[in-house]
Amino acid sequence: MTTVHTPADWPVTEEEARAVQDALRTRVVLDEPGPPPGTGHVTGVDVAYDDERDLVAAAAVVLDAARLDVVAEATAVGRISFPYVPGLLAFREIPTVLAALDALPCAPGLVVCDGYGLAHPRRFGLASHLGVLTGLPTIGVAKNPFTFTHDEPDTPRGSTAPLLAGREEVGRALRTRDGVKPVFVSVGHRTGLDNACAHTLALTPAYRLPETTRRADALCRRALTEAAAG
DNA sequence: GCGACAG
DNA sequence: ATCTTGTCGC
Repeated sequence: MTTVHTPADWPVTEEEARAVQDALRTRVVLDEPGPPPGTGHVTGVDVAYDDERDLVAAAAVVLDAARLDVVAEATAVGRISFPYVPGLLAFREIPTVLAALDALPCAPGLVVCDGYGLAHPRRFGLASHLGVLTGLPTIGVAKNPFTFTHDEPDTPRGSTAPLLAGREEVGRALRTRDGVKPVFVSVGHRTGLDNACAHTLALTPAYRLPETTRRADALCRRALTEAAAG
């Protein structure tokens, strides 16, 4: 497990953070299909917080995309770098997530984030931000529709409905289990929406949330508990 | 102006 | 995100 320190030039105010998003958003690549599902590595990242102790723990878990078993994992802990502000989640999560990714012994392949990419007030959510900073293909799989609207997808797993910001499709509501609340998929960086949904389905053979997310969630919670204790 | 709002 | 046990159901 590695320890991180927030960069000296990290934004302090919401205005500064929004300015960073506006500067980096031009670097998002949307015209690549991304890696094909079921091949190579797929990596889940997630973060857990202890606001009382000013602690944050991140985990990165690399899965074999075909077998969905764990190939490698890494964690990082640090101090909280930004408060939670809707639309600015990346500034709270990214320093620690980057450290966890850096600590991996192998290439991550596609990175699956807990949250949004393109589906964002300025079209630059966590997954897009992480993609631009690392150059890696990324997607976002969120548990809630945020500020966006959507029709109910049909009952069977695999059904989708556009996730809309007004009339613009910024992602997709994707049902990963028959009759269960959908997840909300959006493109991060260097990956197409169809492919992002295909990956999400490949990662959900048994549960609503991707195996990547489930593994990373369990690991970062464990890391946070250990950091708070020792 | 007020409320809602990824994690 | 986080506070939190059991419980109903496939």
